[in-house]
Amino acid sequence: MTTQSTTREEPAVPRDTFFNLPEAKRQRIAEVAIEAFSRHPYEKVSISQLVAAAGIAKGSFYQYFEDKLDLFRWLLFTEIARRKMAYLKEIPPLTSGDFWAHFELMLLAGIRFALQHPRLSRVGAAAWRSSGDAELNALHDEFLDLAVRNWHAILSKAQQEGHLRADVDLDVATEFTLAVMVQGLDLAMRRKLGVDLLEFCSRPELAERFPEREQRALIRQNMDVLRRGLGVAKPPIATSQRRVFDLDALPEPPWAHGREE
Amino acid sequence: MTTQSTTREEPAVPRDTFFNLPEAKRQRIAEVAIEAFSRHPYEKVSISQLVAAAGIAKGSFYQYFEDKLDLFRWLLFTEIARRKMAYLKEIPPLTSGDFWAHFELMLLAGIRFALQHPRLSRVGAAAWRSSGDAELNALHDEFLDLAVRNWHAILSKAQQEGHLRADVDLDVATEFTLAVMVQGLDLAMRRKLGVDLLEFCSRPELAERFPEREQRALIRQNMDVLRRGLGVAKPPIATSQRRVFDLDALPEPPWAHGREE
DNA sequence: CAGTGGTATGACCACGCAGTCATATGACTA
DNA sequence: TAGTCATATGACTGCGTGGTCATACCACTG
Repeated sequence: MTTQSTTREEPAVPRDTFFNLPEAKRQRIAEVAIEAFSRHPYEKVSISQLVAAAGIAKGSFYQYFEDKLDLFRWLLFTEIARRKMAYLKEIPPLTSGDFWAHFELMLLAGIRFALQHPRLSRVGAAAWRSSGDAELNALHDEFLDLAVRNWHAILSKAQQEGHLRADVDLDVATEFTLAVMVQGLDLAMRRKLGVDLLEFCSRPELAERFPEREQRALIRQNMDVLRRGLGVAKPPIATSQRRVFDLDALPEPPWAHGREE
Repeated sequence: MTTQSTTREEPAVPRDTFFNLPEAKRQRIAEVAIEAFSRHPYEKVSISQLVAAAGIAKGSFYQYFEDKLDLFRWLLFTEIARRKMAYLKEIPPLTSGDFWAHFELMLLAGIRFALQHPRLSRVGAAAWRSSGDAELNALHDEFLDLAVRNWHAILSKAQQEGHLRADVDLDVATEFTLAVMVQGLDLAMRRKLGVDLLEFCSRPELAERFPEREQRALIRQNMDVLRRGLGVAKPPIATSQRRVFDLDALPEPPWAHGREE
């Protein structure tokens, strides 16, 4: 009830005691939490089970975090977002060339991240889907608005630079593409892997059923539709020219050895 | 535990005792359940509260239903799907004319249904989003597969009849359009109404913020993108010709007086 | 050595839950 | 009237939960 985290109120809400913890212990808690939230939906993760798995006392948990949402928010925005951003930042920014090819690249990297880090992705997925707990939903709203605003800005720039038809409404285009990225690819993963994400996360060997060649084909097909639907009508760029940057040049981040840390 | 519903095993799983109930009582239970499931996510709906609200004894509930999922499945597939189907069936089938205009019409009717029956829609939304309970997720999978198969069939026919580009993969097209219908419109509703669906359901007066004129514009814009992206390249049909059937001719189903029954 | 303050602990509490079951009800039959 | 049977009831059990708090611990200071 009583908030006594005096310093660092803004970005990460866990109490100072948590950040004073030895690195190993903090990491163990994070690991257990990621495992829990990737295996069960937010509502079903119980603090009692969590502290038991982490090997800390119930009371200690409440000395580190306000409550479950506090832990989850930290996990989501600090731990997971940080790692994914680090991953995606390896993609060089779009300077010249085809906006849509760059888009394609980002999506491919996103899929690659999801397949290499299914647990992180699963936890992150909770931020995309509205669900259950009212307070969690506030976090979801916050997250969604952020995603929409960011993507809107990117598309706005693309439109100004002539990559996007001038006669499409930017809001509509934003929602349209976001939907394809989030829901469309989810459905495709479902079709390719035959299971939903949660199931997939506990059986990462399934990833081999979705080789990168097929990922590329899938993305390409979706992008072609988007390009025709949203892009300006100009002669399609030859495939050889389209690949501005080869994804295979993207180095594995240090924390990603094999499949998941 | 023990399943003793001997007859009617297939479509509706509630026990015979439930169907032997006087119509009024059964309706009251359905009403209370719809209210509950529209206001709270599946996991948060407790049988204890439900029976209290319905004015029946806890034991009676278990004489009617196997468990919460049993009730929910009946609600979803029998009550809600039936009502929505009845609503959409008023749209004449596509005989001739533009496939995309017909698609547009269906979407518009879908939005109209959602705005007129927010509670039903909210309950139905639970079937679209995977969430929480493992058994509920099985139902979700079932529902999603059904939707995908149905829509795939529709698009397949459209492709054969030349409404769809021959070079788009039907699976991709299915996922693409479904994503736009489900997620894209959800994001748009969010933008238009400023709240998520759950919040919206408890404040139906918000519907006035989203007049039908804007609905039409929104659908039209999304359809234009789809048409360009997926449709065959032929000269756009004049707007006057496009409207094969006027949605305003769609009669209100008897159970829909004003906003919700 | 004693004292101090931040941290760790887990027994403990009150709660709401799903599901049970002995008993009550009441309509219908013989 | 007595008997039968489908249905109605709600007190009850057992459980896991979120959260608390008195106590224990321990590194450090004086």
